[in-house]
Amino acid sequence: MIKKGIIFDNFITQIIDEHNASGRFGGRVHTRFPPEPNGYLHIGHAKALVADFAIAEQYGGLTNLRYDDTNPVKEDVEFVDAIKEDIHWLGFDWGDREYYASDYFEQLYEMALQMIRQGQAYVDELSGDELREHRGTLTEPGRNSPWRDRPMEENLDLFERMRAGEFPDGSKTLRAKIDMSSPNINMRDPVMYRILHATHHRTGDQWCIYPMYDWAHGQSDSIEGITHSMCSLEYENHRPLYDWFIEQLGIFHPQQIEFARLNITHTVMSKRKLRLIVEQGFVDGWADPRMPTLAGMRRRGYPPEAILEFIATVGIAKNESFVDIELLEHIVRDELNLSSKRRMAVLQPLKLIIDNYPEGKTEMFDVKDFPQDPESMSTRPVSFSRELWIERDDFMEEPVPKYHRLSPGKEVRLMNAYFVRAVGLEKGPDGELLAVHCTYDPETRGGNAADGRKVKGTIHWVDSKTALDAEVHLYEQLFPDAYPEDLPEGEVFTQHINRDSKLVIGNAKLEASLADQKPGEVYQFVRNGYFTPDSAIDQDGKPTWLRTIGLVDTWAKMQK
RNA sequence: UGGGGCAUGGUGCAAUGGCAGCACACCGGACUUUGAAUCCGUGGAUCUAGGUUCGAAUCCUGGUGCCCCAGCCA
Repeated sequence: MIKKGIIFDNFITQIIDEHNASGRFGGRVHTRFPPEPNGYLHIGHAKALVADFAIAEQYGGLTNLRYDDTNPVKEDVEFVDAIKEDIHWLGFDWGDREYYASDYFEQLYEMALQMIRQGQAYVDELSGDELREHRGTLTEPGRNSPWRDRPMEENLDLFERMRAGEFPDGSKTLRAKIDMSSPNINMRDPVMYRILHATHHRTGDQWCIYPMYDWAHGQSDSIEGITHSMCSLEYENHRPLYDWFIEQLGIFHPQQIEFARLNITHTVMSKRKLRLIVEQGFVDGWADPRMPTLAGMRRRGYPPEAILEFIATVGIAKNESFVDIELLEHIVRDELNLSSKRRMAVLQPLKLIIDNYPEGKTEMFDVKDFPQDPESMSTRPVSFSRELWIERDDFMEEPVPKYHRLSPGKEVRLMNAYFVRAVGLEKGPDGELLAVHCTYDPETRGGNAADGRKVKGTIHWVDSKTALDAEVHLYEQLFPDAYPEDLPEGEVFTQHINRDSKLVIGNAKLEASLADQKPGEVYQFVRNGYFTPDSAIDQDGKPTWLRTIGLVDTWAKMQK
């Protein structure tokens, strides 16, 4: 299933190697990928996903899919399904090991009972504000709750009645009895259960108490026999608690390992913010091509191999870093450059009329699909006649220095066809350019001159007789103007959304062979970048295309 | 200012006491039926101050900078 074997050699594999050497887990490697089903997976999740699946695979181990669904008010089945699709798209599979933290609610409840019996958990009646106030600050220790030393029997009774639904939301919590003066705030009697009369997407109304992350995660790992539980750096402070619960319970003890999450320039990695964008209608859902979600990238035609390669290139370490999005785009282009078929497509059409080419004549050229690959024999027929479309910026009436394309009196090659020389212009009443007239040299058929003369420029074209009209969407990823991490949430954040990110080109001309494009396939439009057909059809019945990614434009750079 | 982490070219990642290397970006050149790609090449880094050592990015000590933690979120 996995398309590319990535071999990791990093601090995580070193830890695993040490475990294997010491025999701590009997040579077993079993990881889990634990998303919360409260949104779509984005490129940032791909790092954790690859770390969990690829590293386990590297050791011949297994990876479970486990939904961390302990907060019913934020979660939904829509996301459960979308997450599965994205994992499969990247080429990973969890077999029959699809689990949910909610599967363990009963076991976790029993474990909580055990903690109470061991005198290590108590029912607290402090309000939210009081609890915060008792917790202390970063520099001052907390104070014990007045309910902390309740008798064990009373705790048992109260906790059972919490489950039975006798108390309103927020009125009571179950807390671990650890140390209110710990320098690690997570150890200051953390909440294990809160009362929440909410309908859960899987357990319905069966429960009205829900476990907190810290109480659920480690035990879920333990129940599943997870050996290496990878998570992001912010959980380092939680590891002592993760270990403490498991030690007190006396159950199988997995190893939590933390690494830095992925940051990419010009890319929002906050699920909260992405949700805001979706909910406020700035985009067309989570799979909108402007979104940094895996679904959005898939729709744009990013190959999954490129994402895997990107994660492997970026590496997994504890350094917090900002990766330049140029690297991702480079890898996408690199992958697509080999796999995508070349096509000629004109985005901004300008009529080119060949004065000395017979009216009514059409000839066919067999054009290579992979001109870079000498082995490939794959071709498609392309028609050529007297009137063609060329790119508007492939002609300049008054050329600037070093302009190699068409200009009055100058000869260029029509790609795969003939040399032509511009001989005249057709202009409208306001002086706007309507068409360019040229003459062709019949001795240059196929694009090479019999006399060996060379031309500096080669331009692409589309036969006007057979051209397809298409609508082309040049989506840009959102927020190119700011690092979203710097922007606070809400109003200020949404003001920075790039509203021009959905440029539509309505009258593009495509070569006829693109009529039978395959959905999901990416084509390289000569000099315009990579494009993929979108499933949407516009009102005129014209096919629509999305730009996957642009080409590096050295000409634009020269102009600067 | 309590606790936990992290510091290597512009960016990201290696080097685990022995010549600081790779990729992207940048710059220069060659080639080209995509001004793309490809190929060749240049420049540029160990946060800081001491110490140990024949030898330190690596070990020790002090300092500095950045990130995380005070949800009944995960």
